[in-house]
Amino acid sequence: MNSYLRVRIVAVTIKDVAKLAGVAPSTVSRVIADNSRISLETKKKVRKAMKDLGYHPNVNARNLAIRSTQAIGVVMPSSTDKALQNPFFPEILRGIGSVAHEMEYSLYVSTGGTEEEQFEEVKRMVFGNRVDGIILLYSRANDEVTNFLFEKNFPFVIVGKPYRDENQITYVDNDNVRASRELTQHLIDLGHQHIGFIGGSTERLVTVDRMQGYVSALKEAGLPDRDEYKIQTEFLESGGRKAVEELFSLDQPPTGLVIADDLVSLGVINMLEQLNFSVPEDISIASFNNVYLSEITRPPLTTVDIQIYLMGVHASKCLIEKVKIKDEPAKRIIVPHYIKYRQSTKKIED
Amino acid sequence: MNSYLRVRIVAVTIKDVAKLAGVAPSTVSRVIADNSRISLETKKKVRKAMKDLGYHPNVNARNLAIRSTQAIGVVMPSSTDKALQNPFFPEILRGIGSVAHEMEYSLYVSTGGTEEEQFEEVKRMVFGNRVDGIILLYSRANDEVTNFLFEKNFPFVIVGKPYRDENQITYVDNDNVRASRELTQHLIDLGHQHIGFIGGSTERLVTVDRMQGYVSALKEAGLPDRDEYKIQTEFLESGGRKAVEELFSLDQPPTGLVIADDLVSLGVINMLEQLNFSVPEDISIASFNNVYLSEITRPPLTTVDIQIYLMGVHASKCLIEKVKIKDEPAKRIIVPHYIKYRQSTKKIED
DNA sequence: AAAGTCAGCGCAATCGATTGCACACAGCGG
DNA sequence: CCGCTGTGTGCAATCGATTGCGCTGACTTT
Repeated sequence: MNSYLRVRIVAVTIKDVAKLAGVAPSTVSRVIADNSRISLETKKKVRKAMKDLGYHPNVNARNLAIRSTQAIGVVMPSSTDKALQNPFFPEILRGIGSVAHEMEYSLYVSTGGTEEEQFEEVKRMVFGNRVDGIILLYSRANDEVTNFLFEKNFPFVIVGKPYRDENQITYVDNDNVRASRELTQHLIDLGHQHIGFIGGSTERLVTVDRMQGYVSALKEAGLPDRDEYKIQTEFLESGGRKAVEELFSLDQPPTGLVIADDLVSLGVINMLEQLNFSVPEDISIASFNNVYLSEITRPPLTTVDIQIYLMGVHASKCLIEKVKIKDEPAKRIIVPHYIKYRQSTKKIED
Repeated sequence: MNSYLRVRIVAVTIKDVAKLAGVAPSTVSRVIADNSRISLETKKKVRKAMKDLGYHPNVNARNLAIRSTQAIGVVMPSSTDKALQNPFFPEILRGIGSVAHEMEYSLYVSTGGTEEEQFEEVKRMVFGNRVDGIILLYSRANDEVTNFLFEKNFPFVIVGKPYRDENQITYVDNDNVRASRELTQHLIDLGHQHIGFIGGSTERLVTVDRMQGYVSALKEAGLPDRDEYKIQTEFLESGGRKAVEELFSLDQPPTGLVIADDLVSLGVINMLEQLNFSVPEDISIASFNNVYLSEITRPPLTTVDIQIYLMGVHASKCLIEKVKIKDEPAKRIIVPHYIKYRQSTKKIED
């Protein structure tokens, strides 16, 4: 096939449609908007013309005129670490995308490199009028982007918990404290008395919540809250490995572990195996997210299903509402979680 | 903080800048474009005005005028299955995004639900003038989207191999045939004589290539190419499970397995364990992608590193080139792979 | 000194929509 | 038969940029 034969895209504008239909461009525009002032007859005529010409409105022109874009921005966390490889992201994107698509919005994503680049991208989105609103897929302390959006009063929603002005920022989150408490409680119910916690950086608010839930479950059960049982590590880079090794060379190593992310669990299980512990025989592990792989790994993980897809759906809906109604009050959506019991946890034998 | 105190975004336009700088809007525009016809002095004056006013060009207006958008569309595969949870996607997005960001392009992603919705989204992107070019993150046979883009002569690149007109479509791929041959060869070198293959649907071209490489390695080594050693399954849904069970109830079950995706390997390893086979003692497994988790799983996987990030980078670069130079000839970029030897493969003991 | 050159900038059309307002025409009551 | 109300459309300004072309004035050239 000769490439010269391929059709060049030639713009068919509202004027062409108008001409063919024998009306004014403004009428065509009103037909597109399904304005009630246009007679049904005219509408039909115009619609036929649009179809015949294969007309598609030019979004740029449209957006310029109405000073909006039908697009929402999605900001991923800074990709300096491996965190981005977490299936959490495609999954939540899918949720966001499904609603967006339904409402005829498009997705603008920023995969930001460093935090600065991220900030730049956000500014480009906002100032350049590229998006109507923004969804933040992370929540970290003292986040510049949050500050910026908040101060500019630009519509945005956070997936996770905002680090400030909780009441004035719309966000979608799980009840991580409770989820973590329940998960820890589950281990306690299984007879575990020595339970450790592995989470990411305390900069990330989700870590804080999950740690808090863990601690509160221990307290409720009258178990000691030992600092040496808590590890903070981002995805088990070398430091994390050492921390785990230390944890298990304590005089009383834990028999149960609450871990803030399924992916980290994988790594921990692997490490433990090398240290000659096996899961769940020697040690029980419970974590968070319930992504697809938690189900197919060995052993399948007991984990909190936080309904990632649903979080995306809500975030998307909230944002679009906020965009449409400028004064929509801030909302807090707590997506229910449930524990998926699998084989990584086990009754302790004594 | 009272929300009324927060600053409303008020557009500062090119005219405002012009007024402040005491020049015409056209001059400001030329300063933005760094046009050589404007004196350095004027440029400085204008730039100062821009800074003072906090000016950011309105992309919609700009795009309307120059009939372009500084955005590229990314189309994910249809999300009807779990495939989207593959870390492959965030990773390649990261690659694409890094170049895009550098070149000041934005990313428009479509997470398409069904294939139809996907197609719709693409049409919206193209006809609505939302993007300058499109990257397809999949390659399936008889793909409507590919046909559409090809016929419209709209700039696009495929990650993977196009199902048609290979010479006229720019694509970024690995040499999957060779990679698979090498991987299979590795198992053969380790003494394996009975090697199975597990891949996804043959609709996906990558499966076809990897299967072909596997077969050719067998032939080269003078080993039989047995149909009952080949399984096609999408991410181990129930059918896949049965297939694997059958595979291992053959009179001569394989001692080695080439698997088209690390994530599938995980599932297979888990299944095998339930069937009382252990990896790599009883059976060696080698697969593809080398995502982060292949390194932390147990056992760590011998896998082909296909350099996902790099593929994204190339795809992005190629597309942007193509967008800038309409007649850029089609290119084929083969990203080198290398085998990452880990513990899921092992010399056979006899 | 007249004419030509060119650097530096502005005018105004243009991109493809939206929308407030004006206008035409029909049907109606008085 | 005259004005009035309303319905259905069109005119033209507007959104915020880009860009071809033309104008001005300083500097060369002959």
